[in-house]
Amino acid sequence: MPGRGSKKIAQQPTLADFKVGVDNVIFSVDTAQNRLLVLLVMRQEEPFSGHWCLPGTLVRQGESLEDAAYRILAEKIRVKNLYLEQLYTFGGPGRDPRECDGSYGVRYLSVSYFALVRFEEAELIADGVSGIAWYPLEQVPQLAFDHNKILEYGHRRLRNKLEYSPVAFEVLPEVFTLSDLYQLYTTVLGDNFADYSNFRARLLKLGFLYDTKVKVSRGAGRPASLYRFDAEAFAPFKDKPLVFI
Amino acid sequence: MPGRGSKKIAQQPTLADFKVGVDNVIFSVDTAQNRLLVLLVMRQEEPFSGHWCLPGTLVRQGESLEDAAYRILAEKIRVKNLYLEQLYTFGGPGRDPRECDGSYGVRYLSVSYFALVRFEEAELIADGVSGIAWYPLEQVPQLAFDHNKILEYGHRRLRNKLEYSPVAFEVLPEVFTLSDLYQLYTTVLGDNFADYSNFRARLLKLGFLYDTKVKVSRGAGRPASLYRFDAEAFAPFKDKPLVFI
DNA sequence: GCAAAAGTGTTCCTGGTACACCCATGC
DNA sequence: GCATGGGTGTACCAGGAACACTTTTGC
Repeated sequence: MPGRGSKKIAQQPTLADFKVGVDNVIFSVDTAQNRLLVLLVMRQEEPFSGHWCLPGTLVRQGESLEDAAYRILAEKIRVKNLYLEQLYTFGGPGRDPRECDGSYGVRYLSVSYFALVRFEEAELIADGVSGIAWYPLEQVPQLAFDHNKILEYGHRRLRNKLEYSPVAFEVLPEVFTLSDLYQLYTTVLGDNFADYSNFRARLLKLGFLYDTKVKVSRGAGRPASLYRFDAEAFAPFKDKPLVFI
Repeated sequence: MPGRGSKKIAQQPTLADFKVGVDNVIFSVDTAQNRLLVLLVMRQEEPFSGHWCLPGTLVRQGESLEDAAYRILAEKIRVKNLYLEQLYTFGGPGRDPRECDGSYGVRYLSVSYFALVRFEEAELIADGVSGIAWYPLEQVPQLAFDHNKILEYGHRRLRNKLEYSPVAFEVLPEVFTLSDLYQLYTTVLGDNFADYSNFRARLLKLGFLYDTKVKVSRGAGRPASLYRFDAEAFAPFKDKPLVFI
């Protein structure tokens, strides 16, 4: 950080001034239909007015990045449970058209966050004006800014996290069948992994899935047991390499 | 981004103005002494003048984040080979003392990058004024700003990456013995994993380590073969789950 | 010769894979 | 009854863990 407040003003390269935005990639899963969903909102202002985009906001004075991420989330949906982590920071010049017009030289930088919510518990807040909707991942349209890129990055993160951490239980309902769990993995990762019975056996042996003994019947077939993720029983596995495949 | 350029000026929350810094966590390994090293520089300006810190810079107009990361790196060391990836963005208010004094309301945000270089090939650029040095990780002092936190984050990333990706070959010399490789893993991860002979057998079976047949003798004991990482032979494993433990 | 470090091989056993098969429901 | 989906068990095999052993150097 050369020469801030110093006297040699000769050929100082000019620093860029930034506005910092936070954009959230919010995933959920519709267990009933086995669809991976992402939350999109319709932009009301220029640029890209009328285009869908990831829910985002600019960071306010005194607000931390994470606070900003929680704020947009709270503005858009009401949730009981929430998983949130920082994703990536996109900041090349020219990623936002506002950089050219109006305020000279201001750069727009986006710190993206990755969130998982439970579909059943997430209640979308429609303010009457702005559109907001869950989009199945394969049906996501062209988004504003570089949001398709951000979304893709988030999707990759989700796939990676599924394999080695218990994020699945953040998107599944409180109680779920082992089929639900297996379906979730196949819808997100494809079905190039262990078959259902092996998947089942492995997960149960680990011992952090609690069988509530409650049965649910969905159409034909034998009723399935509802299971609950037992965070306490999982604790020993925390930070240890663990493969869910 | 509510009401930019609109007419209702009433109670708009004020957006924060940011300067964006890039800080690099640059790791290397001294194979001879089996030490994990991190590059530190001595700050010459306030705040924290006279303190060690991670090499960093503020982003200039027209410069991408990654460009800035490469720029500081190039200012500090000359390298032939380089691995670089974004680490994390630290941006809470109050992380930089400059936020209070002088320019009102400006926030300082740090996008950190993670870099690996080869110790033998890395030539430190001493400009006569500023201190610059490789620090063994256990001897790192109190750093300026929140750089200890950033460093710790980078260290965690390094440990994770070692387990499932071939980053080891970015810090090892072009040719290395299998002991060197094993030592690297133990110095970074501890020795809670497979013993040398199993490690060795597993790695060799994968087939992307090319035996140059050249032998080196280091003191007593049988001379070791020098191996070379064969990126082509590794390609099929790219993006596949692969454990190096 | 002996110690030290590199390199090879062997045995044991866990844990993944691929199935076959039984169970409980709707119709 | 039969189709459907849930749940259990078994037989096989790859690959990891532990460890003994051989080879080649320095001294």
